[in-house]
Amino acid sequence: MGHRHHRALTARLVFLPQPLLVCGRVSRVLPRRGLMRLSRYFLPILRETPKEAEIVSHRLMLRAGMIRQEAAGIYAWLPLGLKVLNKITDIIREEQNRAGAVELLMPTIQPAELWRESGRYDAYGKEMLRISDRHEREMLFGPTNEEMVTEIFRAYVKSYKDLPLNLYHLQWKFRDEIRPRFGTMRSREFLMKDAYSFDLDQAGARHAYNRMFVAYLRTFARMGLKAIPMRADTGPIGGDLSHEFIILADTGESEVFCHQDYLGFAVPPADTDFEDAAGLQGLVDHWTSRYAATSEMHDAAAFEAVDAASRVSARGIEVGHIFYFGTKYSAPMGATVTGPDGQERAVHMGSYGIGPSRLAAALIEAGHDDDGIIWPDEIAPFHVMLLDLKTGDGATGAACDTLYKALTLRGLDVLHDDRDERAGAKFATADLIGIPWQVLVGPKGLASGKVELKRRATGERELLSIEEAVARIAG
RNA sequence: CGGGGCAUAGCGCAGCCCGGUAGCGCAUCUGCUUUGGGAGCAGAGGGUCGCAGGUUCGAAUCCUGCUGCCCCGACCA
Repeated sequence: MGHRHHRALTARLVFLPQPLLVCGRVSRVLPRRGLMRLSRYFLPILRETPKEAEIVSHRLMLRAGMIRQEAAGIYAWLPLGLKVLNKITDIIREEQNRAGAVELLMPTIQPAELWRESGRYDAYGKEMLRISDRHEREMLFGPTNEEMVTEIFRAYVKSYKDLPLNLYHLQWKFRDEIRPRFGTMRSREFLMKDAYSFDLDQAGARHAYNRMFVAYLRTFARMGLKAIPMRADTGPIGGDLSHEFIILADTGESEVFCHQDYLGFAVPPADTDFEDAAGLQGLVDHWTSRYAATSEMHDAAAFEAVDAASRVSARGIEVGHIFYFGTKYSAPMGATVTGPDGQERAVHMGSYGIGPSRLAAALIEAGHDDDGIIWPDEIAPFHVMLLDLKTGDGATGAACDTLYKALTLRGLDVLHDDRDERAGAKFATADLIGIPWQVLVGPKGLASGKVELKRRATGERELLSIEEAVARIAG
């Protein structure tokens, strides 16, 4: 291992950006951005809808140049789509970290051996993509990571003093669905945040479960979504520790029933104490106090007991799923710790999933109109789009440059449409890709020193000076 | 995996029934005119008609097989 390698590595490190701070808008945005001129960007928008796309999110993701299908249920994420995916994972990471989970990264390819230990290698069926390497060793493309994370845990953790522990990662998974559909909503390859908790006993596991429960409430709320926890089937383990987080969307895949009150429940604040077991339990109790069920778990009689005015029956999309499964993997795989009493025992585990690639589609299902996508501010690939309505005019270009500098200095992500296109085409593009703020810079307005600020979600427009527009957007 | 459908230019489609050497709109390129809600005119480029066989003087078109993709259902984050 040479000297040479070492030196090359050092030289390269010099050019790496400073480590990003975890919090704050500016630190997240600044190091990544170059000058975003649409004429130099890669945004292959489609004017017509490809015929294979059935649901609105799939149509819009293709039209907005976010994704490209490479095979059934397998997609390339183009620049705009990737920016959205990254915004989603940024929020997920912040909330996982806040709740005390620790990030690592496990591989996509796993040895079959691990899955034989848990007994799932044969049980999983054809959904698992099985492959073999050049030595004919049986491998698989991971559909989930319980086995592997349990293997990692058992290799190092031996004492109850190291608990509780929650390890998570964001990694691509593959499930060879019989029938992938709905674009990235139900793809074969998909990104998943999966967290795994390890505790000494069931009480500890419940606290771990509650931490994730509250983290999920915050995560989805930050994305502008109303996610409602609904009791899910716990399978052979039983108990009440499994919830699906469902967002309501008219075009949702499944029918859901819940109490109106959920739509108004307060989301736990950022300074929630995740170590306070009793406090968390109170929050979870509150958020499970009303009726809420997917069609599989629906109890018509119980729903009828809710007063008629408060009954909400709607369509929903599952965006997260958490569950406790006890010693299902730790016992067969020998993931044990020694307790305070000197006894060795299998740890109690839970797992907690969110699908960011599915969320990207779900967010569009929940936010769009006839003209295109309507991104929530926290998720939008760019915060602001500058529309130079007369490129080559000089004055409009100069005004756009001024706006660009002022907005980026305030930590905002700006896309400048400097293409040599007519105004109408720029309006259509901006509406299609759903940037929350549009600044229309045209000769008419500039004549009186004004630009027009348009809010994508509401269509509201205001004539403002450049300074006023910047102030309004930066809020 | 069962049932149905599609495959012709980057995208959307026509042509196929009735075989004769490929067309329309949008997009792309050039020029001129236009310029606040996907502009107009003129011109240009771009296709092994999914793949492989077969029938025929001749196949996008008829026949056989294969592959890919989509939709409905069962399954799933």
